[in-house]
Amino acid sequence: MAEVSIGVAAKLTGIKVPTIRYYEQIGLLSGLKRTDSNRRLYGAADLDRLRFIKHARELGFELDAIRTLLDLQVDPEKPCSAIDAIAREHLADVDQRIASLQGLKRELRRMIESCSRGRIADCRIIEVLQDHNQCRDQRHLGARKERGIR
Amino acid sequence: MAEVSIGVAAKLTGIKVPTIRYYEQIGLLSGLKRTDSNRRLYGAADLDRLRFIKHARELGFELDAIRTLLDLQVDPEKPCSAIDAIAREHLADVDQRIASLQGLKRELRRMIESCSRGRIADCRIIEVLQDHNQCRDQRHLGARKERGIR
DNA sequence: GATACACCCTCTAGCGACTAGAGGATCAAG
DNA sequence: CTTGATCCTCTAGTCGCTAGAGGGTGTATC
Repeated sequence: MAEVSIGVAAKLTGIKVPTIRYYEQIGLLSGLKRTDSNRRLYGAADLDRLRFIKHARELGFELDAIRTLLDLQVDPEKPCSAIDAIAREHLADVDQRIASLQGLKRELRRMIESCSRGRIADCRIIEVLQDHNQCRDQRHLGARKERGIR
Repeated sequence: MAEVSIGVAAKLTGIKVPTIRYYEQIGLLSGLKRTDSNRRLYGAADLDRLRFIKHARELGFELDAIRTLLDLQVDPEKPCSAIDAIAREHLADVDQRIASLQGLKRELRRMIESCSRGRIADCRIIEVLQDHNQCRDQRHLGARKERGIR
């Protein structure tokens, strides 16, 4: 049996059924077969593609980058510099995010540690949140958007 | 002049005009005055509230948590343990995210470093993405959702 | 008084990467 | 022949905004 249903594909790849359908909808999968009763069929190549997507998502690549990575693979004779560039860019992004989260963490810890657990009126956490000037490390302004990593 | 327009409020707080309107829409601001011609007016207390929201967002608190923090402040005589708990929970969350991003970073670096920059057919980056078993650190499976931090 | 232009209003839709649910068809087992 | 699992499509919701349409208002200048 070369081809499997979407439910089996989900079990084999670890991607949820609706997510697989979503990937198809946005064009990450194409040319899928269907049964006579219109059910999707996944062959070995489709499963490989799904596993590739899943692993890249786990490593934090955005679907758009993954789409590019998949497209680049159609011609294996070309140099892989474009792939390298995407990965490096992503690494730089991850680095940035770690740095800004660490800034945040320092500030949060300082804030929590200075709280004497009394009345809200005296709460240092509220005070700090009210007044940015109480932050020793003003850099947390530079915190950046994070998303898409499960 | 005790009250200012939304544009001035935006300049004073550093929050964009549509974002301020959005905060009002989701109920973070209430009881705002309006001019005869229906324009919003922001008093000192409103500006303070906006600054509180902004700073909490910069520190990565979600709007829902901020709503709770704002609600808790209406009774300053109560103990601040609930506030403390929200902050600690958030800190734990930030910690988790840092850890999983660091796992990702290790894996990405290893992947990039092993690429010999030849043909796509030989690209180690693609290979690693195709096969999770090539990851030394299997923990990147535990990567978690990140979002909402500018 | 007309005009220009900045600012304001409401309402709707879009982003990314899914997730949830309605309402219905089909399949395999008992 | 019925039950229950699985499948289909379609729509809408999540979060925290952002962008745009289409219009009203406020102020300064001519």
